[in-house]
Amino acid sequence: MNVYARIIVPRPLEGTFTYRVPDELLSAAGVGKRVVVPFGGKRFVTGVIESLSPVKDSDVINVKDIQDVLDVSPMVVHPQIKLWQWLADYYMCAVGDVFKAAMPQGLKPESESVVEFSDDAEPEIFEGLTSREMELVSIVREKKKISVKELAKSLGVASVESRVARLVDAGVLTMHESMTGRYRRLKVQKVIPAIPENDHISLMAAFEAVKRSRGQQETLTRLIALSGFNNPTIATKAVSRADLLESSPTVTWEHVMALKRKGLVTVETYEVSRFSSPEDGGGAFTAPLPELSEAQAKALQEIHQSFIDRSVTLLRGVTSSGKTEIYQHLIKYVLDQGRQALFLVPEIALTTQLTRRLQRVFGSKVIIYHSKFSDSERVDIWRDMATSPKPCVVIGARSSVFLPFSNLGLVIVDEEHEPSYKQYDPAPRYNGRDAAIVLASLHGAKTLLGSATPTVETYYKAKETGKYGLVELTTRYGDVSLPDIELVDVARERQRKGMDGAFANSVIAAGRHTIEDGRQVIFFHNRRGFSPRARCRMCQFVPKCDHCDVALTYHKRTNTLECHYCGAVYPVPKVCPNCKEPTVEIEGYGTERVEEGLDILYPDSRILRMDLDTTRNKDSYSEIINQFSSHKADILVGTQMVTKGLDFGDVGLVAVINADNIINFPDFRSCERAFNMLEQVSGRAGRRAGAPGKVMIQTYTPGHPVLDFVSRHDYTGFYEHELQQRRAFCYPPFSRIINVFIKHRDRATVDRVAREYTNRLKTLLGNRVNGPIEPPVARVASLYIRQVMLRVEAEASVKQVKNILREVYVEMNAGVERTGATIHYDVDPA
DNA sequence: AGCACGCCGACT
DNA sequence: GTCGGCGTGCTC
Repeated sequence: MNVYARIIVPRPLEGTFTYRVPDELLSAAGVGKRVVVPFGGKRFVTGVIESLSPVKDSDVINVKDIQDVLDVSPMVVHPQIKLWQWLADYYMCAVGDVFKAAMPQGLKPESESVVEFSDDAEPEIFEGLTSREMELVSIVREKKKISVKELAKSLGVASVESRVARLVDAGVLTMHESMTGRYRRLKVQKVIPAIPENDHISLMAAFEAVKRSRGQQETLTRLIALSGFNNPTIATKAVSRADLLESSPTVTWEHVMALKRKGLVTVETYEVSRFSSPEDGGGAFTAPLPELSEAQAKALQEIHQSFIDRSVTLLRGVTSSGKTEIYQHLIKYVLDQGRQALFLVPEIALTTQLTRRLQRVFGSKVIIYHSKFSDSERVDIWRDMATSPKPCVVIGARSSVFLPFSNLGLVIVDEEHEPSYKQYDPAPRYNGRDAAIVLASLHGAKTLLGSATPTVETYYKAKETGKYGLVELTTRYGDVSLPDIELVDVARERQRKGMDGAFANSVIAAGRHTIEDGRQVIFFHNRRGFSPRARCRMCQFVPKCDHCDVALTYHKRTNTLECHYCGAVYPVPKVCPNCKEPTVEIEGYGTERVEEGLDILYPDSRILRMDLDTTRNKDSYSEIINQFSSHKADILVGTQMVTKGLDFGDVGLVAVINADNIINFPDFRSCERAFNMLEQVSGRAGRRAGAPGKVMIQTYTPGHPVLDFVSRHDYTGFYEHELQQRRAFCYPPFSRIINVFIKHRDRATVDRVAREYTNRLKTLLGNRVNGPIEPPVARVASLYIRQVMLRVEAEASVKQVKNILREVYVEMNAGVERTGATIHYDVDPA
């Protein structure tokens, strides 16, 4: 009797694919295990068994066999597949898209075609080859073995398949499929003395054996000291290669190998997981939990209370109210029950301060996971969690919702309002916060959303509908008072000559006073979407990508212009392509220019800059923060990054250089984002108890309601106001938004298709449909894009709307007139 | 998304 | 006349 398996494959295709489980793999197969299956043509891919069944669907005819089962125990554990399916359905993409995003590449090997030089090629064959064929053959000969993809790349052509096929036919080359296994497990070499312990004579003999080499002597001495060999009270332990080599410049690996040859030491190789070294005590708590203030303890109590009948609770805690301590108590509570916790943070905030605070308390139970980690590191973490489940707390960016949690008890989503929780470009276009809530509910776990400025949607659910519990923490820790906020009318200042470049004289003076007082200043400059670019000084021409409708971004490191949408790389043109003048210049970052201005205004002050350019390295971000918080600089100039919840030194003044480019953004969330950003950046000021800080906001529109609420630190006032707006224009939470993007390589076609598609939708969905419009970036990777926006009122069935969308899509692509246009959806755009 | 199959322009 | 461009359709 045959057994069939439904397999999720890493491709953006609807549904699963059915394969037969061959008899010899019957005992190995199981739901959640990875398999290698042949897929399309000659390729092999890694899939995951979704289900097993003795019968196959009748509509599947050409069933292939599973090639291999890769896991002894499942790598995808319940309820992960359920989460994938939920995400695929809700965000309108394929499960394969979710699978691709969820699992690190190293766990999803695929085959690639590899060509080799054939040893038994007859010499006379070469005479018949063209020069282009000879070129190809010589590359293969030189490399011995090369993938077809690589080959095409090194020849600089689009495809080599047919040429390779001819050469294989001629017997010059051979070709086969080879699995890519790029994942390498981290190996650590350790050295231990191989001398009998407590045996003086043997020890003397050992040193006698190395007396002619000072290096070997030194190496042996260091090893004995580091391993505790000469300490009778502790067991001798192996010393890692790194530690030994670091102990003295005289110690080299050659000396160690010489000692090994003499039989004085043994060298062992260990495979280690990258996230917990064996020495860190196996998860012993290293510090007690922080004591809670009265207000914090009360909030914690209320959260526990709220969790009794609500699975999601919002903790609105004003800046500096001490949310982290509460989080720590909740995590401890869950770990003590032997369950796991997930601590979700926005990508940008994944930094030292928070991580260190958790590590101090939870030691090696803390696991860090985000996209800046190498794939091998992610593979290690995944493997470990899937194969040896244990209580732990994962701190991670949105993709950590995909980790194989076995027994999740709590999810914390910090800074719940952050737009970076939403993934925009490759599918799945999911919101990490909402995925986390679903993940928690699949585990029967609780979710705590934390923010000083919750999104209108979240606060509405907590306050109005009672769907979420609500706990508010309004006392600032240690009674730090809120900063005073002053709006500076830039238009008026300009009129009466009160501006010096980008800065108002009053701001400059306030900065000077603050520094003279021995306190620090932050200049916040939002440069929303503006990257450094090239521009012609003569004709103002800005180089654009050949394939996308965007200006190219300048990269200092490589001195190239790159397209952030398709990845194309161009040299910086010597002469302007438009006017042929040699006057192409690089326009710096906004913050760079601001910094230059500040250099002149504050010549005696130490200035630090924090933006994308200065935080490119892994550690530079925390370095800048450390320098600033230890008062090694007086002024910090930065973008959004400076707004994140970090405790910066002693900031007496925060100056917002231009609030208008935050507020004036053509999108229904712009006011909310502006309020959140300004409120957060204000929170950086006045951290010293008893010395209130000051915030100065430069703006052309001082009468704007958002600024009024910001200056009064009035979140609830802002919320009420914004809710009215949302209600009036039927925006979330009174509706849900689905953006539809239509792409085609031909401009006229995309316009036609988008119009027809929109008309069709309008007959079915009426005035819920808006568009089509040209999105801000109207062409990417040689594809023209049009956008249709849907607003589905809260009472209507989103499910039904999605079904209609899918049907219209099928209609559109199945009709006599195949358009060839592709469509993707963005559900709940950020 | 890949990738293989199949029909049209430019070099021999 | 072939080589190699890329448009089109399929993947259990």
